[in-house]
Amino acid sequence: MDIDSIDRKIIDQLRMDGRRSFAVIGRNVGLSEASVRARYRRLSKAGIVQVVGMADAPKLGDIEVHVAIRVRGVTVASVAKQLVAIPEIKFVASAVGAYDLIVDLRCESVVHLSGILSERIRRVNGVHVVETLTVLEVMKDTYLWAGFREDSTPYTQQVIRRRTGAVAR
Amino acid sequence: MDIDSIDRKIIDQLRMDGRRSFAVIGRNVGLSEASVRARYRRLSKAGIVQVVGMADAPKLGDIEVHVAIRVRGVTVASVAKQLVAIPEIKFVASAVGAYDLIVDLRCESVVHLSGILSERIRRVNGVHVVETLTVLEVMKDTYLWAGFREDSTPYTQQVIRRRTGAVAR
DNA sequence: GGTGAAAGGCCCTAGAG
DNA sequence: CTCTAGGGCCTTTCACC
Repeated sequence: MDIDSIDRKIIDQLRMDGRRSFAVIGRNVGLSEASVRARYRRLSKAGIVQVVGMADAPKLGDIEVHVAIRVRGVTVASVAKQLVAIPEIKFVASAVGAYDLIVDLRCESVVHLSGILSERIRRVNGVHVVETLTVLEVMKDTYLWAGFREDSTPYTQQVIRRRTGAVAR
Repeated sequence: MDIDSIDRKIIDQLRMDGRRSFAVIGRNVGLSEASVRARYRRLSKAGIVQVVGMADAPKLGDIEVHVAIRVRGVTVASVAKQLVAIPEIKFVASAVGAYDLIVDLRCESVVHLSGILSERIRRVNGVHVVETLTVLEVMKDTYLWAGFREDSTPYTQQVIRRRTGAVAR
């Protein structure tokens, strides 16, 4: 699937603010609202972007754990497939490095966490080493920064535009 | 800051679909649209939720790296403070486990990645051990699942409501 | 904290280039 | 893939509880 520079601009806008309207995004990237929506649908269906609400687990009283797993004897994909099915696991990716799989999970309590680790993850055939890091405090969790590309149209501009009714371009 | 069960329901709705309208969320949680918006603003300003577009790095041709860092000689907070300032780093959290800090970063190329690792992260005073995992393929990255709470009003219901014009409740 | 009303903007589909 | 047009829904702000 091809992703052009306009697609990337749309993604950047959504990284900065997932609720920004397609009309505003269209103005910022120089496309009509309908086209932005069509592109978003395409990107969304392809699994390239998704707009989600992200919650700070510790602030909510939840427990977030980042797990690194080393696989032995079976394929990484077969282990991943079983982990994906566990609802508390929100992120699964294969990796190169000291471990083969990166898994993030979120749950209600240490009891719940313990159960998932010992009764679900460690029991998956092929899971050899499990390294667990429990999140204490999130210092930064942001997609606000658009990458190496410039944010030529900051959010404030959107607000000004609305207040004054002025229309650029 | 207090977070009640309605706040959690609102967060759950946004986890499932970050672009869901406040009007629909209000219907689903049994509150007026204005109230949902007010609660969202409060949660958002407190840094408890943020709605963002998430992009699949490998599919975009970007490189995503998950890093675990062990700190020695200085406080974890002082190291975190310096890492937070690096724009390519999108996630920083303190942790308990074999490492003290969890850092996720995203960049354009291996050259770019290498520069950040060797010239920025490793040069931070107190950074002792750096364990790097490069994401190959994302198998799951979802906040679709609302947690241990039930999703009593699936997205399809929203669609049906719109198509038929019927209004529940 | 919560609601409801009015004005304006946005969302979404359809149809055509 | 892009745009325009339109009806309906949503957002925003306000005054008020």
